[in-house]
Amino acid sequence: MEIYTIRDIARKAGVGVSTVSRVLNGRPDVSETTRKRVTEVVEACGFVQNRNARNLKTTKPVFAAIIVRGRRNMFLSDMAEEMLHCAQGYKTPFIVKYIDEEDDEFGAMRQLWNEKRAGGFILLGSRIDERSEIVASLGMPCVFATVDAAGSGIANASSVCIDDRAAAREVMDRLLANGHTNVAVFGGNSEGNDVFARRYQGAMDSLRAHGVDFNPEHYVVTRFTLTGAYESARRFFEGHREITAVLAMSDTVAAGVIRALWELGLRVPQDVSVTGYDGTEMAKYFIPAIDTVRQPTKEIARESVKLLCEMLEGGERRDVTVAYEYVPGESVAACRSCAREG
Amino acid sequence: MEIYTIRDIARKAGVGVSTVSRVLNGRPDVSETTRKRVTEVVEACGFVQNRNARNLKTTKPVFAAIIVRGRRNMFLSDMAEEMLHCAQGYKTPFIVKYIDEEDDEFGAMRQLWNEKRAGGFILLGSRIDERSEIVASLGMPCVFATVDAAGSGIANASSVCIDDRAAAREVMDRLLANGHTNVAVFGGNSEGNDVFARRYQGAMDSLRAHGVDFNPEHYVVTRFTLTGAYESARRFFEGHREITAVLAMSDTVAAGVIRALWELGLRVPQDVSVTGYDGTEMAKYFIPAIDTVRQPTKEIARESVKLLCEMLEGGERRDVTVAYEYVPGESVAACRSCAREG
DNA sequence: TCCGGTTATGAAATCGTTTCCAGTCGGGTT
DNA sequence: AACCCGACTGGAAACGATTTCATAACCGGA
Repeated sequence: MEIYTIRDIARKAGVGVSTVSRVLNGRPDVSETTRKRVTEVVEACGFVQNRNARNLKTTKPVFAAIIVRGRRNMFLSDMAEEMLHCAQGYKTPFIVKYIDEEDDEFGAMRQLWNEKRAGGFILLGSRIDERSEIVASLGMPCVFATVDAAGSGIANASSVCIDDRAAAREVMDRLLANGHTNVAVFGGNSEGNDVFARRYQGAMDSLRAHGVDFNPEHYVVTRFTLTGAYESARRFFEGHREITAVLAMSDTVAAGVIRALWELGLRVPQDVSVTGYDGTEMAKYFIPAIDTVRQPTKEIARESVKLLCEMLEGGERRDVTVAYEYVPGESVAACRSCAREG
Repeated sequence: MEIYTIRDIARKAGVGVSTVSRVLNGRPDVSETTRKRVTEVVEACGFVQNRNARNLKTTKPVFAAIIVRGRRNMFLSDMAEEMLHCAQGYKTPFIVKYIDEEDDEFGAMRQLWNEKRAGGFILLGSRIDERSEIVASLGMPCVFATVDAAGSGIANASSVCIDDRAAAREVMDRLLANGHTNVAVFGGNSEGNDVFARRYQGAMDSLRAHGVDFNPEHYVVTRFTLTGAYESARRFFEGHREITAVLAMSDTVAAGVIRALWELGLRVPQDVSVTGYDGTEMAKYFIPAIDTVRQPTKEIARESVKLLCEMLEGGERRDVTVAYEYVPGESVAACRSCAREG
């Protein structure tokens, strides 16, 4: 395949390069005849601009980037999609940047800044830990979505999230109300992950309020994939048949756990109750449908975009809490064995 | 945040720009002391290269791109991951480019070519239709993964896939062997999509061979999401209670269908049998586990990469067929009502 | 006829890198 | 002492676009 530059096009069309550039960018100050001639040549050659050169030269005024950590996470990529949609209502252009789970958002932010002059960021799938001070040092407006930045002390970061602690507490309350006192919690490593930590605390709040003890051994750290959850659950339940309910920190994990229980001959919800988290499609269509906490995607997206645009115009940081919703499914039932006992 | 260029770094370190460049790119011909001094300044400033400028200048020799159409499709993104892994064994560097379902791969290919000199492509989630002649016109080595390019006449395109027609036929054979004669097929729009068309033909082959009629009304076109499949199924089964088995063209679709049936009071597999396609995690962990056709991800990935590298070195186009595998699940059982009849 | 004011156009500078090329500086050979 | 060679280094020319600025052409009005 031939490789054309704007100069080739200019030569073929018998005009100057600047004219071609003007045509390509839809500038008004080109005569109709010239425009047509250039357009024809461009089409004929299948010419496309070299983005590298373009971006190098055009230091765009300011725009915002949504950084999604983990492209396989449906919950996050749906959210990003929604944000893009909301962003249409603002004059600031938004773009989405997917990065891998392993690599860090700060490099990506820096990159986006000096390649394209990104002036603000929405962080999805991020967490707040010691490394977050980098966000502060960058000094650019940021919004943490689904993460609470209220106590972080980062001056340039807003956040929007549900009250994870209260949500987890409500979930546990419901399990307790169903008579479950032997509950296992399946989550991620909560050290250095404020989100998991908050949910854990919520669950503990509930247990404490009801005077129920929690054996730390019943907190299971798992990968957030079906296979990971399944394997963790198989291993865990080998030696923990006393458990009658599982609070999982994502719908995917809940699904994996349910399958594992099923294979062990334990029915959900008859023998064991299981709850999920996030409110994904998966929870709705799994059999049994999974009781879950819906994080209002649309609202979080809308608020995140709004908050970032506010800050870009000089507004102060703010933390917004949106309402979560407990979505009943078919995976929680009264505890039989407990009833017998009691 | 300050914005640094390589020139700033050079000035601060008291060296020339070319030296900084050499350090940044790990060239050997820099004295250790200089290297250290430059590195220090770079770290201190948090300097990152401007990729635009870099790519603009460095016309890399040749490398290959994997174009994935649809970033939400787990099956495809897993495959891409696997390809990247296989590619490490070759000297050609590979990169992955995700594009949206709506937009076309040809623009992306052109873009990648003249921005980065991509010399070859693997197309994932593509299909072969009239627009594919663009692939031919580009004239660069391409590999269609999970799509058969054998009869396409595109001189520069190899392909690797399972025998979709035979696979679909086997699935239908198994359903028939279980006594199901009233089968519905849930798939995508097969006009202009060779993959769906091939699977459809396979299913028809089987029916024909067994002398079973197929009512074209029983081919249901659906979106390939849980919600889409669920809704299609709800709608379809309102008026089609005679159906005792569903052949779905993806695991996701199968899951949505199973849920819909369940809500209509039809048990899988007792009342209706359902089969999926692809062999994803989902199929394995759904309840009931879904009978499916496993497309050997690793092998397809490995062959695709191999084929592309072959072509890059001047080899001829080839079409490779890899073995599929029918993975039994828990979603197919003998047809009760049919048994009663027969 | 001359002039101010559009309108359309091209030449040239610029963006931040890489890389070629030429040059400096020691130190070992003749 | 003259020479060469190797290891380092810096200057400057690209890369392919955009954008500023200057110029040419044209038009209507005085």
